[in-house]
This record gives sequence, structure tokens and C-alpha cells, in this order.
Amino acid sequence: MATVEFAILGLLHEGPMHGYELRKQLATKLGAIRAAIGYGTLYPTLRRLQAAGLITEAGETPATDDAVPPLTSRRGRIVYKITAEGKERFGELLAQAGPETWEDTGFGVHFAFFARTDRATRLRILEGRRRKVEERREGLREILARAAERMDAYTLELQRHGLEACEREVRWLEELIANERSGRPPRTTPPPESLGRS
Amino acid sequence: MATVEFAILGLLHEGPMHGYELRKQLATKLGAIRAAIGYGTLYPTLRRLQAAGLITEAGETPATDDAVPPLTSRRGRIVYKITAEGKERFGELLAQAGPETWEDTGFGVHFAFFARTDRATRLRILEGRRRKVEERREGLREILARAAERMDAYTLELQRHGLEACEREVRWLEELIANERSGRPPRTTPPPESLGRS
DNA sequence: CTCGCGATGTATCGGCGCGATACATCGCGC
DNA sequence: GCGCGATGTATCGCGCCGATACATCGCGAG
Repeated sequence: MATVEFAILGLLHEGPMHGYELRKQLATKLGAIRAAIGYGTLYPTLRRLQAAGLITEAGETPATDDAVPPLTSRRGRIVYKITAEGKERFGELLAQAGPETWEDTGFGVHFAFFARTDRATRLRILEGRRRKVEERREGLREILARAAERMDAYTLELQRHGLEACEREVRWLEELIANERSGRPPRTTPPPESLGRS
Repeated sequence: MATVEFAILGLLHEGPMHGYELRKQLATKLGAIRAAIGYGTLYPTLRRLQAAGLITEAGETPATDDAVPPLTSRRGRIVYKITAEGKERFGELLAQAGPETWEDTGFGVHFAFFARTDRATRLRILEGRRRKVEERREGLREILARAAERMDAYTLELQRHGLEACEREVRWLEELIANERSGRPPRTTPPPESLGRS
């Protein structure tokens, strides 16, 4: 299952939405891991999801809508909602912890829905991801240790930077895993800086 | 021009190679920025480059090869070499500093060939990249400042981690830019740790 | 000695994701 | 009244990816 389909299912799971709104929600929910999903991805995916029977069209805000339908917007907005099969499928996807959940993008998306993932699965995903990043880190160390002489200063610096990023992510994952094991939610005490002045 | 084509051109620029070898070289050169380019990407790209006249096939290690042709390997290895047009094109690509050179992947690949890029271009790319990452950082700060209440702890933590990565990259870029301006190559003094035990 | 297995090596196929592009309407301010 | 930015839906081509299929070579286990 593609990561985008998973994310859409997840958002639609907490209320109907039309494409444009969906895109914005995706941007804020996944802003940290992917640039922003474009319409060239969104609409075909919605089509696919609909064809698979996981979502359906719902005819524009049905209830809780007082008067004035003719002059506020009212255009070709297509509101999608998740179906029963969609919810079931989403549940299955939430529970899985395979190789794709360790991948860069896959991990990010699954992590974004961790609030609805059971703890055992969270731990398996976190550990799988850690393993993956550690392997990557070892690969970089290998290169840096064995091929450093043959490389120019810039290529070298790139590797160094990549290695540092790996090390940092492993530390982050370790912290999350420890938190997870001890039962408490992530980061009760946010780091004081890093939210400071713009 | 796709980033993969650029990278292949760059590697072939310093000597002929066959596909398999090319893949390994790419893995070490770009190991820090992309997983590893698969054959499903490599071979079609080589085809495209050849069709465009930027590379040609060269018939298996021509000279400096003593006896024993029949028993060492000798199979369908296809060695590619860059053409004159290919070199020219690569030079053009090296000199450009457009929006694609600020993108995640594009930036990484261009950075990997900075040793053959003139300083003015290096600076423009570095600054463009910094701007890009700063924008991304501001976006994340915005989200964190305005939508934090609506988000669960995990989504929040993801944003926080992403923001931190942005801040770190900006600092890194700033350092590189300063170095670049003062004329000396990057990182004369590598950080003592981060290469330690496996 | 032979058999299998991992490394070397080339290649294709389906499909996802992306950027560019095109349109249409709404509400706002100039 | 006119343009312009936000809202909104949609498509097309193509780059890139993972899975898969083959074929050969050298080496070590049995």
C-alpha cells in the first residue's frame, strides 16, 4: 500500500473532506517528512481509493448547515468520506510493521499516525527503523573509513553530514523506544529552545 | 535534467565504466543522499543518455590488457564512456544554479560534484539551498506555533524533529558559505568524534 | 569432482509520484 | 468593473522504483 493512500485514509478517518482541504491537512500533518503532495498525486490516488471501494463521495456538508446555500461557495466541491471497508483496511495498515514501515517515507507516515497505533506495533516499527538507519550509518562509516583518500573535500563533507544525520536519528529513535517501553507518551518535556523567535 | 543523469555523466567523466560498476560508484558517491540507485533506474537512464548522444559504448577495456582474454570474465559487459557532447552538457549542468539545485536530491548531487564547480556557482547553490531550507523551517515553525493544540503528541514530535533537522542544516550551510567566502576548502579540521568505533 | 551459492552482470515491467499545465469560480480591493 | 489571489478539480508525460528474470563465474563444501 502506498504511503499516500495510507495518509489519506487516515485523514478521512477523522471526518469527510474534499481534495483541496485534504491537501492542506496533509501538508500540516506530514510537513516534516515530505515537501507537499501535489494534485498530480492526490487526485489519481483518490480515484484509485474510490475504485477500490475504500472511500466514497458524500454530497457536500449534509447536515448542521443553516440557510444560504446558493450564495456561499456551492460549486463542484467533491467531498470524500471513508467507507466501512476503508476503515477496516486502515486498521490493518495501522497494525502492520513490515519493511516498508522502516523506509524513510513509510516510517514518517506511520509515525504520524502513531496515536492510533497500539504500543506493540509502535515498538516494532521504531526498532525496525532503528535497525535500518544503523545499517545505513555503518555503510557510511565504511565508506568514510576506506575510501576517504580517493574522495575530494566536498564529497567527504557530504558523507560526514549524512553520517551525522544518521547518528542523530538513531539517538532520537533510541529515546523514543525508551519512552515507549516505560509506558509514557513521547517527550513530556519539550526542549526549551528550537521554538524561539522567528 | 534529471539528477541521476547528471550523476552518471559526472562519474563517466572521470573514466569509462560498465553499469554494475557505475552503480557501486554511485552508491559510494551519493551514499549520503539516496538509498542506492536500482537497475530499474540505471539501465533506462543509460539508454536515454546514449540515445541523446551524451555517452557511447566502448568495447571492453581496450588496451593495457595483457593475455588471457578467454578465461577471465569476458562476457556481455557493456562499457560506457562519455562523448564530447556529454562533456559539454556536463559542463553546462555544473555551471547552472537553478531551483532544482536547491531541491533535496538535486542539491545533494550537485554538492557531490562541487570539486568541479566554480566558486561563484557553489555560492549561489549554497545560498539558494539555505533559502529553501529556511522557508521549510518557517513553515514548520508556523505549524508548531499555530496548530500544536490540535495535534497529538506523536505528530507534534515528528514536527519537532523535522524542525530540528532544518535548523541543523541551515547551520551547516551557513558554515559552508562562510568557508566558501573566505576562500578555503570545506572543513580543514574534521570533527574528532563521529568516526569512532563501530 | 561436482554441486550449489553468492557475486557479477544486464535487462524489463507495472505502477507510483511529481511538476507543469489547464480551467473555472469566488471574494476582495483598487 | 477589473484584475488578482485563493479556492477547487483535473490530466499528461515521464522519471524513478521494486520486483523479477536470466546468465555466467569462482569458490568452497560435501
